[in-house]
Amino acid sequence: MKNSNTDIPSCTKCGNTSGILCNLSMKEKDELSCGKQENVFKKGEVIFKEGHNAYNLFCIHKGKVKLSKLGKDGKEQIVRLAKAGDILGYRSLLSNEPYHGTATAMEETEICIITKEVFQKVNEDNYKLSLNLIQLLSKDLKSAEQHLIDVAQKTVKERISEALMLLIDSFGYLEDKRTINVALTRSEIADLAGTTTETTIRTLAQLSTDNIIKLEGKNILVTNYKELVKTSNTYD
Amino acid sequence: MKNSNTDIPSCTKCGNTSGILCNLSMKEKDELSCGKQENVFKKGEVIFKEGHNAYNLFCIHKGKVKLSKLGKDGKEQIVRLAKAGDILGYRSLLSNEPYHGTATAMEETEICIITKEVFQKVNEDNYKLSLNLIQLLSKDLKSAEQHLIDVAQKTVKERISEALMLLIDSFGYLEDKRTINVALTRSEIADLAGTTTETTIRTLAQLSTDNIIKLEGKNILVTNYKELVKTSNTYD
DNA sequence: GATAAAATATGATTTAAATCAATGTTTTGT
DNA sequence: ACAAAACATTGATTTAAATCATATTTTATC
Repeated sequence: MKNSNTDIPSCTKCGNTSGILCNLSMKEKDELSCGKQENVFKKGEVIFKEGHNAYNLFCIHKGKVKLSKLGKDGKEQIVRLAKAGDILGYRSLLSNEPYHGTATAMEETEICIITKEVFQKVNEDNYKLSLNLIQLLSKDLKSAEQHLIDVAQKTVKERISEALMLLIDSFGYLEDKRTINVALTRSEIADLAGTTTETTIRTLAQLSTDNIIKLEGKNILVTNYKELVKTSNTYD
Repeated sequence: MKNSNTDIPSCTKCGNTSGILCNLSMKEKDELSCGKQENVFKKGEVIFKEGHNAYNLFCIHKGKVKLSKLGKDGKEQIVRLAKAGDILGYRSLLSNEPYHGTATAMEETEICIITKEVFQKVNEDNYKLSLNLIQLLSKDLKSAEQHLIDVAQKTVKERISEALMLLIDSFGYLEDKRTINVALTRSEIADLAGTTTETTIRTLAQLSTDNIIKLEGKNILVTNYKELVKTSNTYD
């Protein structure tokens, strides 16, 4: 983690538009900015760790982050993906609990670190923000429950297809509109879909044979999105 | 559903102490009570249905409720259990979304039905309540994520053991301190653990052979809780 | 209290996916 | 540029749990 002069601007001048903090007033953004730290995490670096005490709110300015939890004999399960504008750690801050998962940078990622006190202050004074947080949690809970059912009931092929859809949903495509804009290892895709590396490789190969995707190293090109959705057996 | 004169009291006189609404001031409880409906649901009756528009908050006065979602080819997955004092449907109300799951009475259950408007009003005026809701959601999300990892990584025996622990945690024991205070069918236990009825039956039989539980019809007696925890492979 | 319906139980078989094993291919750091 | 490490691939084998099939017991209903 590099804690140096980055070119991350103050919250009032942040270019991100999609995050939950983006709707705050200038005054509130100013409050948040006050004393915030800006840090750059390299690919693979851990931002915070499951079980550790929570003192900060993390707001992604640029980059990609995975949130994972450890399961049986250390097997990792990716529970959420986050991108620019998304905030991390707020659950633990508001509930006074240790971090629920481990956040790891998936590529060079710029993050603003806001103290618990500042965040709580802003939250207390803004019912709208609380409501947005509730809605965010609600959304996360919904997708966690969906994910749960998927893992419990779907086949690996369906789950891998859905994992790819989640990646597209979270990070979109490159300029060519077909290459998924994130490079995961096969093992990470496995951690997302809740299966093993070998099975993931075989299943991706199968999806490739079915002409649904095209594999170019770590890049995955989606050549038939409609069929991918069908294969994932998703209806909503 | 019987919508008749029940003996459910006004919120100000509600005897429950564990729920999120119990900490409200008398004035707020009075507001909630205003215009609330009291209903009795018989065992098996549906309180609200997944996908339907959400107009009400449900507060359990007495009884037991399961929340489930439908998965592939109609297989049910129980995502949460609720008891006296617990509220249902608040997520959908606050996010303006359809109900995320289906709530079904597991036994004769008395429920207070509060309108969206009344609930929102009380919520808006009370930061403490918002915070409590956030913490509740946070807790639910945490357990959903844990459940997800369990289903993805644990064996059926571990999951069934954990399901029993969840039942104990949610509903406790009968007076004898060993009989789990809820009667589920084997198929419902399967829906909770994410497996099939046959496998559940076999696994329960095995736990019985291991002298961890004792089966008496639908009643399940826990004779060795420590070993049950061990078998569930849970560490928190 | 008879009869249907639902729930429980048990055995046999199949199957999807994990595991084990070995090898080839990229990345990464020095 | 090179070695070491990390990652990807493919094949063979095992296994946990689902599925299928059928019988028995319990529970509800007329």
